[in-house]
Amino acid sequence: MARAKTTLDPFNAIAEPKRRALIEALVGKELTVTEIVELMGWNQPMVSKHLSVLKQVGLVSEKKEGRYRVYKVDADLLKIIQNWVIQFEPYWNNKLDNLEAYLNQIQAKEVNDE
Amino acid sequence: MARAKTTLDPFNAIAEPKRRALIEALVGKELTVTEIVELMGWNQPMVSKHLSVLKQVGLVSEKKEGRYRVYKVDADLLKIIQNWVIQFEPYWNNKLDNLEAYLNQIQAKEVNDE
DNA sequence: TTTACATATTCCTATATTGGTATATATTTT
DNA sequence: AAAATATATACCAATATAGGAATATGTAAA
Repeated sequence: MARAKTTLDPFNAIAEPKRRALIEALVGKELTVTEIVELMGWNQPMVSKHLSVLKQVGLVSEKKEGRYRVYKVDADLLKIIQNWVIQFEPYWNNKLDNLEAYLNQIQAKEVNDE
Repeated sequence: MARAKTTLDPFNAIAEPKRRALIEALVGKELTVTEIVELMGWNQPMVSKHLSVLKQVGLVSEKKEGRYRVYKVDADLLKIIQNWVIQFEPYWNNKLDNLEAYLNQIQAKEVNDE
């Protein structure tokens, strides 16, 4: 046997950097696909496909408006992630208090990669 | 171009259900590979390989002890996930307060899948 | 110094996944 | 009705997986 299908749960949905970027860009707003295309600088099918994954998972929802589709983030599902991660809080050492530096590093790398 | 390498960041490391299970099983403990094999009921290379990914990411560390390798969880990196997710907390609606039910469902499904 | 044990690694296969291009499907405007 | 616009989908290529089996490597015990 081989890999199992993955993307259709919240953990995998946010594992993709572009999908995280989409969520960041879209949260608290309502944007059409074209607006997202312009904002992100990605091609249209790429945007539609990632949105489709996010929609299937439930992290995003869509509203038809004429020939437009207006997308928005449904952030609630992120509670599932939060819920999983937070159970390990008792085990966090404060050793990694250069976390700030680490995070910046990560972010810099992600920006370069795309 | 095609896919980019994924597993080597915390988001992708925990996207794999087996790796989440490993972290859950191993947190706050120190276990050898064989103990993990018995505990999880997976074959030994599978355990070693998933541990290897977690180790490369930094979510797990290992200590040689004779012919054994003792593994433990380094939970700090999970702060990165927490840090990302928590920025969306202001957007959580309490609409999804059947989250408990949802979570149980997810968990039941995961157990079945493996 | 063999033999047994613990673990990692290599090799292979099947499949999922991202990305790109071209095309189909609405819907609106002219 | 035709053209234009907005979006989704189908198709294709490249590659990264996860999983399994066999093997290599390292260490201890006999």
